Amino acid sequence: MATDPTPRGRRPGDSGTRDAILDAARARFAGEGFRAATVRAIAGDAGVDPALVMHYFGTKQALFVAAMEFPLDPAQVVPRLLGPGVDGLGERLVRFLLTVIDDLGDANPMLGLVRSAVGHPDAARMMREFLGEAILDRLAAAVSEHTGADRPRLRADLCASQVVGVLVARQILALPELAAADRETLVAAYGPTIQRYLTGSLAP
Amino acid sequence: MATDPTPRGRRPGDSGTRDAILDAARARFAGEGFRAATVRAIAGDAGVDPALVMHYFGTKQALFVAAMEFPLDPAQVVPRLLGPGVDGLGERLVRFLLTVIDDLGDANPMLGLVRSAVGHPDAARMMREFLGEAILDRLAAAVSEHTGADRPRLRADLCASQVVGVLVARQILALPELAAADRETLVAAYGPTIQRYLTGSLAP
DNA sequence: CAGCGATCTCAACGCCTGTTGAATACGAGT
DNA sequence: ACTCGTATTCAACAGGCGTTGAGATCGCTG
Repeated sequence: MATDPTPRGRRPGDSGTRDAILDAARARFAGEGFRAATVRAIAGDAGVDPALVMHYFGTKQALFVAAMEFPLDPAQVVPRLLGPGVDGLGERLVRFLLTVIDDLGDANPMLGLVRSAVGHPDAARMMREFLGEAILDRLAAAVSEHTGADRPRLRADLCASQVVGVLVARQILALPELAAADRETLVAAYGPTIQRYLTGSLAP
Repeated sequence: MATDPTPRGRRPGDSGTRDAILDAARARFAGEGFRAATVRAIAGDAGVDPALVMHYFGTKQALFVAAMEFPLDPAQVVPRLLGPGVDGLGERLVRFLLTVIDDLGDANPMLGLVRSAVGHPDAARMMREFLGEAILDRLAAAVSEHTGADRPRLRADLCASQVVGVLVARQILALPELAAADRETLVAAYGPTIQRYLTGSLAP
């Protein structure tokens, strides 16, 4: 009747352990950021020894990079949002973002990146480069081609600042009326802001 | 010729040690957030033994609270911004914020709070409560009194989301064109956004 | 000048961290 | 059936953390 200490070797069958670790890592990084999320906690969530995490990913850093891989390809998303033209682009972008936030829930890589970037320079650089090359430059180029607006990259940066602000104020700080507002209310509030940043006049 | 190990007891004269510790703490918390900023590093910056920090403040938490005390009284700032009336309020608010950011530099409690709120629920609650009671409720009440606009607190939350976004995107992520833009460019870009959030129409 | 309280350092504690190396168990290929 | 690579755990490491208690030195008050 001895409670057997979990046996040492391999498990029978196809255990999706690697994916379990990745899921747990995504959730922990998104919920606590790089520093506060411990390898031990992630391993615990995945029902696994910490050493197994290192066996699969080598270091905590590498696990972070693997877990934060973005589930959507910006090279497809940006053109799709711009498909119907530049009219209503702001609202489409905001609605898309809010939908993605709701769908991803706990394991949102955007949250993981923001939470980690703050207080971890490497993650900040990682996020700045990903945001910049994959999204903002693309968005800037596309919009400037459609409208010939001036300072396209500044416009994209302005959008990013509002998007990051929504993420932090709503998902992390949980400002009450912002967290409670339903999606279309926020689309109506933020849509015109983004639209103006992208295509409106920035002079006083 | 023995290099004397720093003597143990009290130093002669009026050593502003307590303030040195507070300054170092502000800078470290603002630069790295609560978790990553260590008591040992703060003590090192202040040229002091870590135990002295505990002697003055008891715990790291208490040191954080003491260091993040806001150097400006919102009860004075909000009325001053609203003094000239509600016209141009957005631009005044943005200009004021950017000036404060520049003035505070390294030791900005706002940065410390944001960096800590992310990844430390206690700090998030602290910031939500301070922001809410001291600033947003006040701002909401004042604007709604001037204009009778609907949903005043949601409007204030929208402003907060853009302000936090500027802080994160510009000061932490350092998005290139945003970090490089001069103050009046940003006033022209963000001013109308804040103005609309506060006094404009939020319906589509 | 005696004593007291404030200021300051030292050395150590217990804990948690990422990471490592060895040991074991299984599945697949020959 | 043997072997090899992969999956998995265990036990331990070195280092960093916040915090503690004891001791040393100074300034102020009587």
